[in-house]
Amino acid sequence: MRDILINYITDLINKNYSLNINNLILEVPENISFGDFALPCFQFSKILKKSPNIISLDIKSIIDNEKKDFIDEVNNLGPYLNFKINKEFFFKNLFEEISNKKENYGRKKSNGKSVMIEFSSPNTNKPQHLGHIRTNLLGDSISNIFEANGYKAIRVNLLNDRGIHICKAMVAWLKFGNGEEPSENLKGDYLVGKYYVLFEKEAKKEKDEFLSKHLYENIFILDAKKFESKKNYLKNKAYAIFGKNEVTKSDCLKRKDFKYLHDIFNKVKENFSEKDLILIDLNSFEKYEKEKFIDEEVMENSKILQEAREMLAKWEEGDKEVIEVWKKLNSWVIEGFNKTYESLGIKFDKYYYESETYKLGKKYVEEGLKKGICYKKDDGSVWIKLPEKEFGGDKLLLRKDGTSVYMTQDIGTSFLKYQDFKMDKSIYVVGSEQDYHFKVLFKILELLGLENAKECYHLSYGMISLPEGRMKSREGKIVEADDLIKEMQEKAKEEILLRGREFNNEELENISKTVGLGALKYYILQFSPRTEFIFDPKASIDFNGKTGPYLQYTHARICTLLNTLNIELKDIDFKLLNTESDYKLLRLLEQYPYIVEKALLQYNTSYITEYIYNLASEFNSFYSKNDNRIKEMEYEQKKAKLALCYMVKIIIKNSLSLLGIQAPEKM
RNA sequence: GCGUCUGUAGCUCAGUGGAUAGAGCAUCUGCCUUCUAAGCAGAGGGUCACAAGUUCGAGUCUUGUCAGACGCGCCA
Repeated sequence: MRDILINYITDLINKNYSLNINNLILEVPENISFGDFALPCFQFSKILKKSPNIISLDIKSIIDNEKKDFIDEVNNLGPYLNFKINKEFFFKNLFEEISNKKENYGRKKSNGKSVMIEFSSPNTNKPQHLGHIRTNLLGDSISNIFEANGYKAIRVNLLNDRGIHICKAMVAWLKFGNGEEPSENLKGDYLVGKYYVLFEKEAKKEKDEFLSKHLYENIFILDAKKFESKKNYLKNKAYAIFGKNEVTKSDCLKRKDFKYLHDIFNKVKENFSEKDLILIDLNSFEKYEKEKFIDEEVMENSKILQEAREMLAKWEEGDKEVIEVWKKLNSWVIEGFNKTYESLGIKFDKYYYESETYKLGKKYVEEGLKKGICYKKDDGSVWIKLPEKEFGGDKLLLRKDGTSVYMTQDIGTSFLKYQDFKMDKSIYVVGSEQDYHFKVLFKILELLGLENAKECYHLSYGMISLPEGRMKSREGKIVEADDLIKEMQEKAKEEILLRGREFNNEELENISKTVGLGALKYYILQFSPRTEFIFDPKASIDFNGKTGPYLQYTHARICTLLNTLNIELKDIDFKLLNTESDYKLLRLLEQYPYIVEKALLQYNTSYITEYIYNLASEFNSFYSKNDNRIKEMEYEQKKAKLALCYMVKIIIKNSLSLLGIQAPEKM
């Protein structure tokens, strides 16, 4: 309908004003009494050099002269020209399209383009948590939205199965595990996670011991001012070491080099008794810098951490025993992950494993060297040249021993992915803490000549925190994905039983799962990706109001209605749809394809969640009106109303499917 | 210190330079003998952090201030 009107107005304007407009803006007025569509005339005022109010009047008079029969009324209201469409035509047009296309309504034909969406990408040392749920759901939903817009979507998961994190779990499992294996009650990812936590506990113990022996309050590295004020106190301590060479915070930061701090630290150590040691100016150092420094000190002195480091080295050397344990634990975790994905209803087209890709990328760096994009420092390390202002300077790509860093491996993986699929676009669904990493990565890919580098996009999402603050896996302040899914589904079952409807056991199980999952998915996807939201367990599990179950319930209601009355929707008299709530629904239904488009342009699922809620809400209002008791209507009237219900049903189902939510027929 | 992002109702969040800034929750008032009450109808609740600027028009764009989150490592 909208297209018909846009074409009509465009032709009219181009003809009468001798223009060549092809991107006409047509809006839907907020106030329904204004009409079905609005033409904001601001868009022409610059070209025509007239005020929008006058243009609006001009166009109105032109249209009045040769008005099409599908337009009932054209009214100008200030700068807006409002159109009232012939409702019978409008309804008929829409019903034909929806009932022909059904589940394909709102889906575009293939555009021959493909897009890769990488999401989830967990570390294989612990079960997935709420943060993973967000990337899982977001990645899957964005894939669906791409598909609806005519793309071929390739869902990819890059498993971080290599590194110190998994070695930590391996050390603890070997030390304390007694060969424990996953069981019915303990999924593989939970089991490995258990040992990872055990490792952290052990490391914490060693850290505390170390810290208790070393008084970290007595040594200061100060900026000049503070140094002056504490001089007396420090006279017999650090001061002696620093002597005239005062070391300041900015010195250290400039070098971005904790090694430098450690060197000083060691110097202090050599010259003073153990008791007096220690670095730290509690005020002038940022908290994280302090922690990082202490962590490194602890690392040097912690047995169990050393063991993990040694294990990583052995893994890299290909030590048979280590590899075997690694394979075993990894396979357990991945098996556990697959169950999580299954319960979320998510599938991947391709898994990449970091253990297989972490060495890639070197050859692209070599090419960069040849092209002069990269350069080698005296110590043998390789760097890429990047503008200081925009990227904060050059970036290391190969260590002096020739090994890859995170960036290098991501470069390699990006090229590999392109070789495998030759996709037009590539989306990375990764948390916003990696904004800088991806900004740099995409620039490097461009410099190194990856074909689709300009079509790479980091879909950055905000961190989820709990009402009591940020989630911390080390402190057990965490919401596990499996637990949350299960909890939602149990709650759904309770709610169903509460209502006393008649379901057999199988139905009960299926519907609980569908509704619980629907609640979770809708809850997470209603936020814009960027938003860092606070996860409130109480609100998330509420099934009333703007929630997944409300939408599913609306769908089930319509299904019951259609099934109970069971009338063939043929030869419908659309003149009979003439109430305000009929029109309101019509307007919403018409918008659906444009919403799907908008969601893609902004990579934002909240346009979809917002839209379905509005549609369902409008329908429930329609449904509850006393004069709208469809059952009691005359046959023709009933048929027309059911046709409207049918359209709503299809669109609720289609739009929910974009979010990965199923629409049950009963609940 | 430098960089990125965020600041909208009591809480949690939507909001494409455009018409009177919205929703859910919470609070209060009504509505089930009826096609599913997981529902509907209604009320109250706002200095869109603050200040200036851009223009026909700013919650939306620019700059500054304040507050918060994240990032800035030869970790991934």
